[in-house]
Amino acid sequence: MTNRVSDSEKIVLEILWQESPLSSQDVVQRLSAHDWTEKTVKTFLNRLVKKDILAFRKEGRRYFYSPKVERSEILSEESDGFLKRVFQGDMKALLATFVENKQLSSEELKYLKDLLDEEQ
Amino acid sequence: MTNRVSDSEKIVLEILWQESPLSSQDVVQRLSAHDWTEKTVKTFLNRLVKKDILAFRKEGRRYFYSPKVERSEILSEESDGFLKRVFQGDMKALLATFVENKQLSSEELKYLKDLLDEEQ
DNA sequence: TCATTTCGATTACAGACGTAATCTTAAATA
DNA sequence: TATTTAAGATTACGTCTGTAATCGAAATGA
Repeated sequence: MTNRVSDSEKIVLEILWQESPLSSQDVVQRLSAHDWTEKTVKTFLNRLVKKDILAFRKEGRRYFYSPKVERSEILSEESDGFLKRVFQGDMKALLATFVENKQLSSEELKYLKDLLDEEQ
Repeated sequence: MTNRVSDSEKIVLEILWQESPLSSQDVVQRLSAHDWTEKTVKTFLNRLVKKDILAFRKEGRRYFYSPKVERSEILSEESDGFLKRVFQGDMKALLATFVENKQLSSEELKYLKDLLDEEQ
């Protein structure tokens, strides 16, 4: 039921899913590609803490942040929301749109077929 | 490039994709399940016109609205955005999440397999 | 013709979000 | 110890969204 994560926040979270705990500095540094100022990144860290998505441990005056939720959990939630919002829960329509639109590579096709076979 | 459509606006649009042109009254009536006031629905119609997603034809003082964009176009755009935003464009990850998480019915599985076969 | 109804247009307003700048205070340094 | 720095906290502010209420004009009814 937790409050959800915005797009920008998710980009920050992504960093911490890759590696944590990290100081805000670390996160800022790993996000240097996005041209956000340090202030902006810190705002997102702060909001994620408020939303109870990140935990932190103090060390001196620095905070070291770690995710409190699994990446897969967020992805599932988002996927579910997307399916409902955009496709009214019509899974076949969603899959068709992705498959038809995205020109899957043959590798992706094979991967997906295997996945489906496993699903029995 | 067109300006994007919010979730609520999409619900309204959905009605007009099913049938158009429709007067605002018609739309309101078809949305009676959502407990929006007439005012709210009209706000969405108005915003959709401003965003150049809906066209209208005047008849007396009534407007009759029609979509200016195809449903499939919006769905593709949204799907594409979702893939990029949430899965960083990783199609395999996206499909895996949907397939693993959503417990596809055997019908859906078959549908998807056929779809994949067509993709050659 | 004058009042009332009923359109669409305009305005409202709070919360989320993107994007920071400023404030406070504790730590580091001179 | 006094000063400077730097971390997080707080505040800012415009846009978008959800959710309407009000306004102005045109149509309709009395």
